[in-house]
Amino acid sequence: MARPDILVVAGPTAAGKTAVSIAMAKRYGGEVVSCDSMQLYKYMDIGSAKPTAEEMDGVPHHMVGVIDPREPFSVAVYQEMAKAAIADIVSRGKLPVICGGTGLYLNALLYEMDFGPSRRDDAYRRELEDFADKEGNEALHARLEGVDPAAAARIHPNNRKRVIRALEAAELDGRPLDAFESVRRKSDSYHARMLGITWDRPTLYQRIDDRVDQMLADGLVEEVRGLMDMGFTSDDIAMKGIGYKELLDCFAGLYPMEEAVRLIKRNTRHYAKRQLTWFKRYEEMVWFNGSDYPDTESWLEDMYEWADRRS
RNA sequence: GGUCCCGUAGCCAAGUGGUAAGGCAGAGGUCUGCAAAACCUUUAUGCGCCGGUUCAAAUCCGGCCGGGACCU
Repeated sequence: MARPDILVVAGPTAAGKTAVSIAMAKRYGGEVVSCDSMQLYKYMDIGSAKPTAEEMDGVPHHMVGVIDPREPFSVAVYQEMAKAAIADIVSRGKLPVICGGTGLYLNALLYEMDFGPSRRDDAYRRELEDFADKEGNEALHARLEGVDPAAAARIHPNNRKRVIRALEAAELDGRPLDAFESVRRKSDSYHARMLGITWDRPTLYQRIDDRVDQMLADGLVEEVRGLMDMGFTSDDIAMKGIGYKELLDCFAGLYPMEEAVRLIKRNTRHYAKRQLTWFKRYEEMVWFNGSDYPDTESWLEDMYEWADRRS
C-alpha cells in the first residue's frame, strides 16, 4: 500500500494559511486538518482566528473546536487525534491538507515521535516547582544532571518548564528524554509535500496589526467576557492564548484597554517570529512570499502550479 | 533680552573624571506531554555640535545649536 500523500500548509500567523489551505482542498479534493493549538478549543473562535463556515466554503475541517478548554490537552493527544483524522480522510480517497501554525504539533505528525503512556504528574511538577523556588534553577538543573545528563546538557537551567518535564520523564517514567533522540527521524507514515507561506517582515507585521483590530471589531472583547461568564480564568491553560490573556488581565484591572491592544499586537509579532524560526528548519518546504505577487490570485496560481508539478 | 534646567541606541533610561548599567522595541536561535508556552544569544569605538583643561572627559570649563520652565 502506497504511503498516503498529505499536503502541509505552514507559515506564521496572519500570513493567510486558512485561505490557502481551503483553496488547496477545493482544488485537489481535500479536507483540512488544523494543526493549531488554539483553534482546537471550543468557544474560542474570534481570538484563535478560526475559519468561519463561510470561509470553509463546504470544505470539511478537522481538529477545529473539538476540545473543551477545561480538558487537559497535550501534543500527545493531538498526535493521536490528528493521525486518526488523516487516516479517515485518506480512507475516503481525499487529500489531507494540514494547516499548521503550531510547530511542535506538526512535528508530531511528520516525525517519529513516540510519547508513550501519559506520565504527566501535576503534583510532582508542583513539588519540583517549589524546590526550584527555594533552591534555585541551578539546583533543579543539577538534579536533572544526575538522572539524565544528556538532557541536562541540552536544556538551559533557566528553562524551568523543560527541566521539570525532563525530570518527570526520567524519574517518574524511567525513560530519559534523551532516549527519544534515537527515534527522532522523519516519519515514513506520510509522504508530505510542504508548502510555506509568508510575507516580507514589515508587511507581515502590518497584517498582524490589522487582524488584531479586525478581531476586536468582530467582538473579541465579548468573546472573552463570555468565557469569563463560563468560569474561565487566566489560570486555565487555554486562556494563555494571545488575545485572551491580555484581555483577561485588562479586565482584572492590570492595565487599560489601549495597553491590552498594544500587547496583543506585540505578542502576536513575537509569536510569528518564533513560528518562522521553527518552520525554517524544514528544508523541503517550498516558500511562497505573498509580497512577491501583485495579488492573491497570482500567488495562488504559483502554488497550484507547484502542486501540479509535484503531484 | 535675562536666569535656570535638560540633550546618552528606534524609545525609556543609569552613569558627575578611569574607558558607556538596565528595560522595551528590533534581529538571530532552541524545541518530545501547558508550545499562541518556556528559554537562550545579540544591539552605541559612541554620550547634541565645536573647542579647551587633563595621563585620562558622557562626566570639568567656554561657545554654539535644539527643547523646556520662569523672569522682564
